[in-house]
Amino acid sequence: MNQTLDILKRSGLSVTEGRREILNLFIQSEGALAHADIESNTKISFDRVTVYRTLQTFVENGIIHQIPTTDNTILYALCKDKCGSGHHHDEHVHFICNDCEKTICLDDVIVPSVKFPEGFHPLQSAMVVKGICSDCIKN
Amino acid sequence: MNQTLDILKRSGLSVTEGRREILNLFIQSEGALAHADIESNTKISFDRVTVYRTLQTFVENGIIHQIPTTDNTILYALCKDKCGSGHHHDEHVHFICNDCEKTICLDDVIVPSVKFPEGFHPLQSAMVVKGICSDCIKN
DNA sequence: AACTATTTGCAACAATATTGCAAATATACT
DNA sequence: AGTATATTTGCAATATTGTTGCAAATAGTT
Repeated sequence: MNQTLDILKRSGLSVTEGRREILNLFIQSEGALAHADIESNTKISFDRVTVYRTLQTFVENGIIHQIPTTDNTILYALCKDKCGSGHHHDEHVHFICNDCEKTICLDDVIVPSVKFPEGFHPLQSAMVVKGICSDCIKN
Repeated sequence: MNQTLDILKRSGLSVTEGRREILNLFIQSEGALAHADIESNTKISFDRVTVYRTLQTFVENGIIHQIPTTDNTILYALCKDKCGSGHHHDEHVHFICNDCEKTICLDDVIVPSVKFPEGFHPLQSAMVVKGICSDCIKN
């Protein structure tokens, strides 16, 4: 069984063409994707609304996760197998390359824990780092 | 001389009513503010465009800094004195309370450095943590 | 007080996001 | 396989958010 189908079935989602194609896009893509990236992808020509709803469904089912940005977009990236419905475990560092502008999940770089002031109880952490990625540093 | 005026003058900005009021709002506010927070503030009734431009000017002059979010908004918070024009030094952790929904700059909690894979050259880091803040934990 | 540079507000526009509802499609069942 | 049921999709309308040009208003300067 192919990976896309597998992921959808495991989440108990009905398998539709839109979900298959959008999920495929994530699997094939190296970096994170914004809503606009998906919409402008020529292979896919679904309604904007469908894309919004599909992304939302995927987030809710732990298939993709959101990456915070400061430019009024949300980036989405595939979760690794540990994420389940409603329980994200994306405590890895996200790297945004200033050069190629890709956003890469550094799955092996775990967000370090920090010491908080008295009374603060952390639940989830996100870390986003800007810089030059390993591909662009070569040029 | 009052603090608001002082900050504006030090940045070489002309002192207008809009800038004074918006800057005041940041000084008086505990947490970070979104554009919508400022616009919906009853005391302030400037044009949307003015608010956008004022925020942009403040960011460019190191008066406020942006905080990344995953909900299609940008949050803004006052910079501490170390920030200068074009040179932000906001490597502190931002805390978003799930309860009161305030975003708080933990100025004393510095974003820890992490070890990156070969070839990745980090330049700026941001860390956003969700949880329960010290005010809400009491209730 | 008058001049100059900057800032503001308006208007128009562009891009992004959300909702209700009918038609289309997927899954479950026989 | 064919049918019933539940889910998903696309369309239309609408709301929200962000941008640009330009004339009027305002701040800083002499």
